[in-house]
Amino acid sequence: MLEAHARTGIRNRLLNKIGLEDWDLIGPHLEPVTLKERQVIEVPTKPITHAYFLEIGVASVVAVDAEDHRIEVGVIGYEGVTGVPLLMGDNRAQHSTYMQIGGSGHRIPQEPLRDAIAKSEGLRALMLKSAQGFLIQTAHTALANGRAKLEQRLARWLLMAHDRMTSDAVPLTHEFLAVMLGVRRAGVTVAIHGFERRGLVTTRRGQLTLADRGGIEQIAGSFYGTPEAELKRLLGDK
Amino acid sequence: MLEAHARTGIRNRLLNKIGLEDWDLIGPHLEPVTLKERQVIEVPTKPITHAYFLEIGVASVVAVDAEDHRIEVGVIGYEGVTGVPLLMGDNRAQHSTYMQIGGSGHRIPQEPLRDAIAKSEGLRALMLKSAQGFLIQTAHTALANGRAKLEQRLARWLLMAHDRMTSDAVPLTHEFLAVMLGVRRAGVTVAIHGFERRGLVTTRRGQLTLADRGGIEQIAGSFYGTPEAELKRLLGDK
DNA sequence: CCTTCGCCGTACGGTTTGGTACTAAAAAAT
DNA sequence: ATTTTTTAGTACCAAACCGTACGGCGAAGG
Repeated sequence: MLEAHARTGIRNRLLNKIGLEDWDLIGPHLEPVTLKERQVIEVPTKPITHAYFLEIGVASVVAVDAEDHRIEVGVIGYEGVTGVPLLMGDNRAQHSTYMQIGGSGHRIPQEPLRDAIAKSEGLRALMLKSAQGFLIQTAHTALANGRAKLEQRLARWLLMAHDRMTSDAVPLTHEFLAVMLGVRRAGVTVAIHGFERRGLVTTRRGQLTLADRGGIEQIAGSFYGTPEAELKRLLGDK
Repeated sequence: MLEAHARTGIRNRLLNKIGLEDWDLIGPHLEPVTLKERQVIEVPTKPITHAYFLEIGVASVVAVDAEDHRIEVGVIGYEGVTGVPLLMGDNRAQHSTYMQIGGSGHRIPQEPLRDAIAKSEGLRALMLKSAQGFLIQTAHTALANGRAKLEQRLARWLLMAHDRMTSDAVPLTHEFLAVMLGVRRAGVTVAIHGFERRGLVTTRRGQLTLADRGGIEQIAGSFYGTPEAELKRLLGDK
C-alpha cells in the first residue's frame, strides 16, 4: 500500500494487461480521475492532452461534420481507453468525446503515453489491438446506422452500454439517446415505450433499467455482438 | 532498369512516402499485380495473406454480420493499402474486401510487412497514419449512413471513388452501388436519374460519368470532405 | 408551497425509403 | 441471328421516420 503505483484495484482491462516489464513506462504517469456525466474529454480539431483509461462509466465518441451533423461512432468503457488517435501516432482529436455515464478512471498525458508505445513493442501491440477493436466497433456502427431500424439500434446501444456498466440502470434522458443514435427524441420515446410494454426495460424520468437483457439481445439480433466477440479474441478471454 | 526493385513509376502514395532507409524492408517483397473488377482481396474471418498497395482502381471494404446484412465501411485506392488490420498487429480479416473498380498495384505478403513495421519506427508511423485515415473515413461513413439522405450518400460515394480514379467514368451497375450504400437498387436508379436530369452525370448501361463534380459536391455537402482533408494532414500534401 | 424548467407522452402530416414486381432495353451467349 | 441474361426504368403500397408542436407531469429551486 506504500507502493506509489500499485496495480491493486485496477479494473481497466488494458492497464491490467500491461506486462510488469512495461508498467514503469505507464504507471508513474497515471493520475486517478473522477469523471462526471457530460464531462468533455476531447474536442474536435483540438489536441488530445490525455488518454483516459476508464474504470467506471461510459464515454461516447461522436463524429461531427462542418454542418453540425453528429452521431455516435463508438463507446468506450473499462475495456478500453480514450484517445485512440494517440495510439496511432496522431494527437489531434477528430471527434467529440465525453462521458455519457459518469464514472472514474486513470488518465495519462499524451506525451509519456506515446513515448511508452514507441519504446515497448509489447505495450504497442496491446494498444493497437485495442484500437483495432475500436475500429471494428465503428465499422459495425456504420453497418447498424445504414441497415438497422431504430429499435434495433436502440437495443444495440443499450447492450453496449450495459456491457460497460455495473448496474442495470442507464441514467440517460431520451434526448441524449436520440443524439447518440442520430434520430428524433420522440422516436426514442416511442421505441422505449415499446420495450417497456414487452417487459424488456422499466423506466423512470431520466433513467431506464434493463429488465430482460436476453429479450433486448433478440431485438438487436446480429447488429450486436461481433465487435464484442472480436475484442475478446484480440485481448484474450477473461 | 536493371534494378530489381526500382521505385520509378510507383503511384501509390504510401509506397512513395517510404524513406530510402526503409525501402529494403518493403521493396524486395513487392509483387506487381493486376486487379480485376470483383476480385476478392479479403474474406471475413479468414487470414489476410497479403496487403495490396493499389496504384489504379478502387477497393471496397464491406462489413458483414451474421445475418448477412452488409454495407461498405470504406474505400481504398492509390492513397492507401488494404489489410488495415495487419498494420494494427492483427492478421484476421473482419470485412469483405474486393475490387470495385479494376486496376493494379503491388502486393506484399503479410509476414514481411509485419516484420518491417515492427523493425522500422518510421515505416510504422507511416502505416499507422494511413490506418488512422481509414478509421476517420469509417467514422464518417457511420455519420453519413445515419444522417444523410440517399442522394447525399450517393454523391459522397461518387466523389470518393472519383478521387481515386484517373477517369470520370465509373463502371458500375446500380445494383453494386446499392449494395455499397445499403439501399434498394431501385432507389439508386431514381437518384441517378435525378443527377442526370440536373446535368451532374451522364449514364450508360453499367457506367456513370461525372459531368459536374462541383454540383455533386454541393449535394454531398459536408458529408464529403473531412476524411479527405484529414488524410492530407496526416500524410502531408503533395 | 408554489413556480419554473426539463423531460416525456403523444399526435399529425409529410417525406423518404423499403419491398416487390413487372417490363423494356441492352448486352452477351449460343 | 436468335435466345438468354443482365441491367435499368417505373410503379405501387406500406412502413419507418422526420419535423414540429403542444400539453402534462415530475423534479428542482425559490
